[in-house]
Amino acid sequence: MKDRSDTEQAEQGGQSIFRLLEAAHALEDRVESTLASVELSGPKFSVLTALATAKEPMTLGELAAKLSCVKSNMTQMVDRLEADGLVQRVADPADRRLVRAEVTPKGRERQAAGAEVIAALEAKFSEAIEAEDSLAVVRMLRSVCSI
Amino acid sequence: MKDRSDTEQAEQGGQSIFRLLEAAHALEDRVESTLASVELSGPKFSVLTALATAKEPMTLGELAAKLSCVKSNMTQMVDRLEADGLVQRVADPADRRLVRAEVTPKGRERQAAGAEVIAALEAKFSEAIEAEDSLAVVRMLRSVCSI
DNA sequence: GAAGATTGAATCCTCAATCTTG
DNA sequence: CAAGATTGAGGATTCAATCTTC
Repeated sequence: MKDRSDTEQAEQGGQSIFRLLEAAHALEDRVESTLASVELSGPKFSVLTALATAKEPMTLGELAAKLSCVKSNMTQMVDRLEADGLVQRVADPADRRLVRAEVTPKGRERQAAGAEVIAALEAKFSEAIEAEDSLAVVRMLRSVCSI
Repeated sequence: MKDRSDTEQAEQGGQSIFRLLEAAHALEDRVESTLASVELSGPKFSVLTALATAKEPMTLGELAAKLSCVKSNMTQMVDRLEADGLVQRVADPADRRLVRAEVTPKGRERQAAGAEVIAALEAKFSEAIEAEDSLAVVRMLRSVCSI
């Protein structure tokens, strides 16, 4: 009948926003630990996936835009990926301001391994949640963006 | 009929996990910017709230446990809160290993201001989302924890 | 000057190692 | 030796300032 203690209710105010955020963090942790099994972090997997599915090496600015982060973040992210040997910076001959990131063969393998474990998690996830509940979440997402 | 482009579908795989995480991040950003109006960050507000609702100054270890993070995180968090003048470290006379954090009057005011703007956001949020959708999210949270 | 990338400093977080006190 | 806190190092992120190239 009561899953959360009375003290918890009193202290956190039972606010749905924070409950939601807490749930999301739990899911995120799950994704992180899943990817850790193939020596990847969530953000690194995202970058690798963007790069692996793009036909041409992408500009750091394009990557930042695609992943909704600031450019300086991508500079450092690519530094780390390059240190891992998963990505390589290539200069653009046409416009020397541009720096493109190219997936290395090792990076491509790593991304594929990540995609595999994530697909498995996704399958378990879809199985566990009710179909209608999934739709509810999509509706909520829209609400959040509009308030 | 299509909200997300075909390229997006292809590249991100339309995975519900990532859609969910994306939604959560949007909500989190909203919380952050709301708290920023009273010069607070999400994590700082959480610590201040824990401290303000506790009767006695809490140990850093207790705080870390309550907020589900590692102890070293709390050491640094309290460093920053102390620098802001919102919290003060107090020594425990009984056990000298313990360091307790005490909310200052300024910290208490700040927390109250944060609680106010968050309550307003919470109200808008509850209004915007369908009641059933909220329940769906809670069910999903349980699922996530069990997979 | 404006666009692209980088650097430096800050927050928030983790882990492993260390100090201090019990 | 246990327990509590801290320190040091690093990942991921932001912002403001800077450098290079157009």
